[in-house]
Amino acid sequence: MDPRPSYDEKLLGILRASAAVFADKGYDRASIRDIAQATGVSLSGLYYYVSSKEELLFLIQDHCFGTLHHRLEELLVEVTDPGERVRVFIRNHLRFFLANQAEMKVLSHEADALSGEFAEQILRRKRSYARAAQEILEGIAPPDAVESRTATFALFGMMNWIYTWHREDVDPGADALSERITHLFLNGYLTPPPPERPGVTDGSAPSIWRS
Amino acid sequence: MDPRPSYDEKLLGILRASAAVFADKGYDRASIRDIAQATGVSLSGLYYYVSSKEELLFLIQDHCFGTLHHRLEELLVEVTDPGERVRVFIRNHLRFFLANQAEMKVLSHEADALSGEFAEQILRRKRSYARAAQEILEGIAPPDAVESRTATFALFGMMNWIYTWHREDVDPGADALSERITHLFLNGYLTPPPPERPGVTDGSAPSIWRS
DNA sequence: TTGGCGATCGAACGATCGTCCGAAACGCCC
DNA sequence: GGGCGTTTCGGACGATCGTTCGATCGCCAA
Repeated sequence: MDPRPSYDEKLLGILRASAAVFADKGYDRASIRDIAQATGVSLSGLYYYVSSKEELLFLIQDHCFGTLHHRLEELLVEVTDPGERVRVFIRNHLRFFLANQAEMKVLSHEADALSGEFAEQILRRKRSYARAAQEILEGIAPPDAVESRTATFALFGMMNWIYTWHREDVDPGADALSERITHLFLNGYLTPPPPERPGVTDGSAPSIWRS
Repeated sequence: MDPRPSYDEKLLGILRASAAVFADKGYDRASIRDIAQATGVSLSGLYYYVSSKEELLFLIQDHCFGTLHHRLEELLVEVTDPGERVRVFIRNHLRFFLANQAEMKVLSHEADALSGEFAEQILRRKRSYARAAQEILEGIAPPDAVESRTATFALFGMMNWIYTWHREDVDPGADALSERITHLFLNGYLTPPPPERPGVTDGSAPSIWRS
């Protein structure tokens, strides 16, 4: 391919290959030696590009999250209709999610693996993105709607859970999936609650474990 | 408390304490030494109750999943109305989830950590539970509804994602949360699609990373 | 040709991990 | 009180981990 890849291109290649390994084996079970083999670089050669395994995970998550949020803001600039903004948000998230499954799985699944300043930066990114999502949803919130925080994370759950079950050969692709999830969420969120929220019909106290 | 705990009671205590440690630090980052300390048993003393760390994880997942599914079937025996069966399913799942957060986080988050026969047994349990859920949803599926497989996992996503964001002091409790999620999902799933599914308004091909 | 610098590598180190072994302590029945 | 099965423990072993160090390679400028 590229006969003379630059330093940055090589780093991006390492990030991509590492994300695939992390997604496949999990961050902790994947050894630096696994990653070296997947990238075609020697074990110690990796440390020329990255100063630690944790920084490697951070770079994957930071780069992935930055791109996801950046693309969303680019798209939203020219969309003012509140309902359409929700649709654009869901479609952007799912398209990116399915086109970068390895990175997004690592981002969703290995959130607790970082510590210190690494963890804080990713946490800031996450909060910023979640706040943007919540504000988008509040743009269409009817009176008496479900709490916007609950609704936001319910929507994130629908979308971020996908990596655990989606199979390319039997399940809808990104755009069809966006339609389905937009349909499910939007009609649920926009439908007003019944006149009085019904109490729990089964009043038994929740005893927990099987006796 | 119990002055003379039996073997089984001690094992359950070990499972409970281990689940808390696994949920907090993650399966791989939690060492057997951490678990020994949390259980109050010595390092080698653990191996009198459990033959390996992997079996410990398996016992937690198997016991938790078995109880969850067992309780669901008990409740469903006396419920025939299709809509009410969906409500009972969601309420049972969420009540159990929030009452056993540590175990359910381990079950949701450490699915790939098992191997061999351990992994296969948990996979069978998971498939069985998911099939039950899908059949419950198919009981209320209107014509032209979202594919039941997609709807099932979207619902699971809403529910199983909770451990990543739910905070007891600001978010609704189990029963209120069940109401919200039942409302969101049911109205989404039961609402018929518009006469023709609208095409994607933004026809741009999804280029992936920031240039 | 040579000097120098970016890039790469093999080999090793210390730490931590899961697991195992032999002995000691405990509780119960004859 | 003596003997025996159950339960518990300290200490160690081998494997694997992330990381480091010093040497070497390749390429361009002088």
